[in-house]
Amino acid sequence: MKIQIKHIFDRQALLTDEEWLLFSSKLIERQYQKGDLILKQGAIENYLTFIIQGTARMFTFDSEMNEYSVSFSSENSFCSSYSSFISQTPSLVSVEALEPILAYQISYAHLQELYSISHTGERLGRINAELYLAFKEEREIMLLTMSAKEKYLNLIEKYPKLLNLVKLEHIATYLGITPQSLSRIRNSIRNS
Amino acid sequence: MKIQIKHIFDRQALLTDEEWLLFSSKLIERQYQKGDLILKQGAIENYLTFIIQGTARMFTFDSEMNEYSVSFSSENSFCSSYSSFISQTPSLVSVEALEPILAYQISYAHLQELYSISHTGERLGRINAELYLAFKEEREIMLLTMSAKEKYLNLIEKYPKLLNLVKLEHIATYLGITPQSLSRIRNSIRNS
DNA sequence: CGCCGAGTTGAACTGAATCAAGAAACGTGG
DNA sequence: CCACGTTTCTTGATTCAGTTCAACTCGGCG
Repeated sequence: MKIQIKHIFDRQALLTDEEWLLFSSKLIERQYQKGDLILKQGAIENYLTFIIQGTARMFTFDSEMNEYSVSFSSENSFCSSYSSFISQTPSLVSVEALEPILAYQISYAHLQELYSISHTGERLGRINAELYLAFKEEREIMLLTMSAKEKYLNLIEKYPKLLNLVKLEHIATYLGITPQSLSRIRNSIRNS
Repeated sequence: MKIQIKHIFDRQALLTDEEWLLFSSKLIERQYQKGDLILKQGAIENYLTFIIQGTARMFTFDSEMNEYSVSFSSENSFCSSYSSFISQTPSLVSVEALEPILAYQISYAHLQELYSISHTGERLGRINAELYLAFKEEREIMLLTMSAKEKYLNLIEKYPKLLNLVKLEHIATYLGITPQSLSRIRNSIRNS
């Protein structure tokens, strides 16, 4: 199963066999059940978690304890609180399993070790941070400039599969609106 | 002046003299006047720009051509469209000089060269991408979960100096609200 | 069947936008 | 150093997108 991770990396930068063995020897297999809390807001993220199968959701709360979805992860992507992990400070988000999850994790210390030893490992770290950053920048502009309807249309255009993965309630709070508003928006799209 | 950049890097990872010379030999000095457009939305960002002195603003537009501020940069920070630079795709934002700017730039090709040659260079790239990412993640949560007033209070608490650097109009659109709303919010804070 | 969670719909409310007009602050030239 | 125009900020009245609260529908499942 670890080979799945190697396939992803191979497209970004080629680790030597030695480097890969070092890295993969540090990977810990982990399973989560639906509803499991993978990381609790306020805790420090000690693992980078790569999902082989299943779906996870990151979420947080506003000052009145309303819940907001921050991001979703499924097969072949990471589901850690990246900013907590890299800065080793308390996480702003919680992470939960929406379905049973099979994943591999590497600890902060082990990853730093890889970064120190391997130029290519460092490069993979850089590339993945950059990719995630570009994604966040796009989301920032969406949140900043779009109306509720525009945000929804933009989302289903870019990530049509998301609708099958998560509840509408989660889609709504991911867009920063209430489930009721999303329902009305979907209704208005049907009648047009 | 380039030494200012070295001081920043030195806190993150130590380049050898050789590596630093290679890097610094690629730096181009640039000056901009107040109002200059440093990068136009839709263009591909070919330079990573480090500001020695002055202030820049990134901005974009919604579907009705209302302008929104995306970020601000001043001394000792970067003012490029990072996501356009790293992916070499059209920028979602424009960048303008709010004051006269003195800066150093390195081109995409030269930076990739440094990344290839130098493990430490690669590390600096990773660390800076990570720092920027953590910043964007915080902003994402602010935009997602806070009311106009909360966003403003949060901003002036975290970046009190920003009020002296940029116009209130820019603060407002950075928070995703109108200048009129910001004015009312500031008024309501005064009377409380 | 009957319950339960997810989604929808309705009516009233509200935070922020819009449109429009003033007041301050700012800079430039006489 | 003041007068004038321009830009920035504020204030008021109105409108509107999206929230809130509450009730209802639908589909799955014990």
